[in-house]
Amino acid sequence: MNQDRPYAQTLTRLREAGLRPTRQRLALGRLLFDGGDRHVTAEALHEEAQKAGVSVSLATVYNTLHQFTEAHLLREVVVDSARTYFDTNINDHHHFFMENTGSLMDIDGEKIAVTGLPDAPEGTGIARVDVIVRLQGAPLRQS
Amino acid sequence: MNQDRPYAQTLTRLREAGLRPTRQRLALGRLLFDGGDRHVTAEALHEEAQKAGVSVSLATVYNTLHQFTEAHLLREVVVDSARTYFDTNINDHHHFFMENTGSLMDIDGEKIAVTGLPDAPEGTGIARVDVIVRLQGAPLRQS
DNA sequence: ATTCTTAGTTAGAATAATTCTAAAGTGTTG
DNA sequence: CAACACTTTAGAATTATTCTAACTAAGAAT
Repeated sequence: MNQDRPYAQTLTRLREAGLRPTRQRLALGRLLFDGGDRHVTAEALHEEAQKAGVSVSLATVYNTLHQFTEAHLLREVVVDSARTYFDTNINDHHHFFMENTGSLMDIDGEKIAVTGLPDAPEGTGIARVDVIVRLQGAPLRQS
Repeated sequence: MNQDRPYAQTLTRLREAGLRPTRQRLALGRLLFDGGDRHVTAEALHEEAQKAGVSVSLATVYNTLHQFTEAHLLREVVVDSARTYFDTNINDHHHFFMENTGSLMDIDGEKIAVTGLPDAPEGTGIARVDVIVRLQGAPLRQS
């Protein structure tokens, strides 16, 4: 879906989001969106950028992740009170969370159904329903 | 279910959990377990204790909340990456989360059904399934 | 009851993730 | 290419939480 045209994809996304395509944003966008779905923390993405030879400050990584989230290019996943994860999969889906390794795996939203939800309290509306399946035990490997 | 015998309830719970019934733990236990189900943060419980004239350090509040959680007298709820909530309701249930006010409301676990969950990855087991319904808009009032 | 032992409490320092600030840099527009 | 608004950045600041090391209190033993 987005393996061809390395930069063009990200560039277009940024334009559409009204974000200037700066060196930093393009590089982070590439790391995030090239290849399959990913779950990253700011710290991890920062390291990854460094290793890829892209010089970006941690503050910029945070800024960018939040801007991308506002622009709906990313989604924030709250599973761990210690760190914040950002997910490149913005489709309807849920998560497995490996409590021991701190890693996430997507669960297709089509597969899961949540039934019996009460109505949202008066004056409020449902913004999103998150299902988190917390796992224990030694897993294999994944993003 | 636990409105009578102010201290006895908590005292018994502590004993069963192998925790010495200290002044601090009794007081916090009373604040937590007398009355209906509650959702508290360490900071909030600390303030509440102060106001109730109980002198407890914030460190002790943290310690106690974690010990109670280990003893299954409380449950930790992860909904917000900024703060950690503890829930006095340890039955099977889920949550509405008011994003604007940061407050939680229980959803009875009997009402909700999550179907279509894939098997847990090899070598792992499901520890828990959390459903969080994120709400937007001005709510009324609740714990 | 008094002493001993061990668990519990505490103030304050330490940590860690994240945000802020103010200054310097860079896209974009005319 | 000049002007300006938007970005980036280093480093300080903030915030929730944990740690440390000394003090205190509970329960057991005497």
